[in-house]
Amino acid sequence: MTNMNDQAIPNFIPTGEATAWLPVPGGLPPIKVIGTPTIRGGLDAMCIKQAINTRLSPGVTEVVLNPDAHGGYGAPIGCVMVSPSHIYPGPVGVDIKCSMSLLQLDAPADAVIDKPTRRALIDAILERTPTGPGRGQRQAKKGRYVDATLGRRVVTEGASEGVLRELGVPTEWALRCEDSHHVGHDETADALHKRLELLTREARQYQVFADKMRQLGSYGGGNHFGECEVVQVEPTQRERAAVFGLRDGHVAFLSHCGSRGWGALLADGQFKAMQQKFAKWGIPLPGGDRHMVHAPLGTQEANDYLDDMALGANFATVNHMLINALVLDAFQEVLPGIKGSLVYFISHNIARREVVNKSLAWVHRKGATRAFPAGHHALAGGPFEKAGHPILLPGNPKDGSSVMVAEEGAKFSCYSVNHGAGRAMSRTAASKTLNQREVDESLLRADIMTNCRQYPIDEAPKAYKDFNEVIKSVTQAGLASEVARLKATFVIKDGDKADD
DNA sequence: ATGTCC
Repeated sequence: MTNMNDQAIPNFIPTGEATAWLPVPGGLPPIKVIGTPTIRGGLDAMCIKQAINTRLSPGVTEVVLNPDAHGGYGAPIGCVMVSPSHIYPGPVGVDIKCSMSLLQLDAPADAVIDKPTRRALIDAILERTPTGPGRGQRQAKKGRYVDATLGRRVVTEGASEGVLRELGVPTEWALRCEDSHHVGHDETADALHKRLELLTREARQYQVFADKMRQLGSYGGGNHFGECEVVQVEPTQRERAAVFGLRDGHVAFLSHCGSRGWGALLADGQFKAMQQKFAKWGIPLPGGDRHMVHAPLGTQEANDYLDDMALGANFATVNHMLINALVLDAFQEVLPGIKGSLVYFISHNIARREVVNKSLAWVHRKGATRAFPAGHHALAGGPFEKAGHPILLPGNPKDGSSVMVAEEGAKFSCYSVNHGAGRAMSRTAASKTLNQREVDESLLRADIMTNCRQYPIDEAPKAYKDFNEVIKSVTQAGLASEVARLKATFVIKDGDKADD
């Protein structure tokens, strides 16, 4: 941890109610900061230091710091980094294509209000979707088996019609994905087949791959979760809510998960490979930070990273699609006849090639969400062309989570918003400061049930920033508007397993 | 984030 006292207070230059510049040395354009004065004042020293280092790194043309930003590895979590010439693994994040999904169910809130029903749903979901590091189909009594043969298709095709059919996932859900599939560096799936072939050439490596594939349809640990919600549509946003398929006063299910062990393996492999090259060639690391390795586009190193990122992203996409199918299956077991439809699936840890200031660049979003408003060229021909696409932001079980939609002002932040509340305390600080009983009792008082006998203390609502202040920042900055608030009725988290 | 360090 960086000592707060040895850092200069950052000299933000306010440009609006919730926007500011953060100047950087060397005459480069400043970092764009989204956040009310309260949010800006709460940004930790490591976050500021990493944001400046990111801005000063080779080939970087823009950095946006979102209100949920905090220190991470290399680049802050909660930042956007744009480069037309380079690709950076650090500013994508370790959990490649960590994402949010929202499943709308056609039952009114009353259907899941009584405790026995909620408990039955928690059990039914856990029988199908295990949680935690290393967990996968071996722990699922009613999961779906994914072998290495299907796994190959999952990571090279993503949520293709064939893969979704094979897994029993409604094929129309692919239209509700930010990117239903990812291709390799040369825009083909063939590049991914070749890369996977190389990565799994040895028997031992192939076994590791097969093992990771068995995690498909499972939640991770840490901040990953599944949460049953009641939808509260903003009265002024009924039209957009209808386009999204949101139903006021009805039950929905919000999920946060990523590419699991497979994505971590790929990201880790890329860090190591690039770090070795930097050492071998004596290239200086930006700010001496080994998580800020990078490669110029067109090089073998950049191509390999882009292929690995796509292989990880495809797993993450199908993982979420399968989780939603399994969750729907669980709901149907407990509440026969209930129907569900995917509202949206959107990532907050990925690099995408997008038009920024009229030219193509790689937009790295690390704990940041794409935010294309109505009429954005990339939405043409899709279901969200005229409304803008849904933005899914997890807050906390007590204050709720949010469905937002981008406004024209999002151009300022390279068409991006935050990815949630953002941590206010480190995990260790949370464990030291917060009281376990208080955390559990506050959830109980709010009538929020969980699968954990003890809620993971480092995931307590108080370990996160004030979600309402974060949403206020986004709204006041003119980036997006809230369409609906989601209020938790039960939460599934990794921790304190009764079956261990 | 990750069976959590080479």
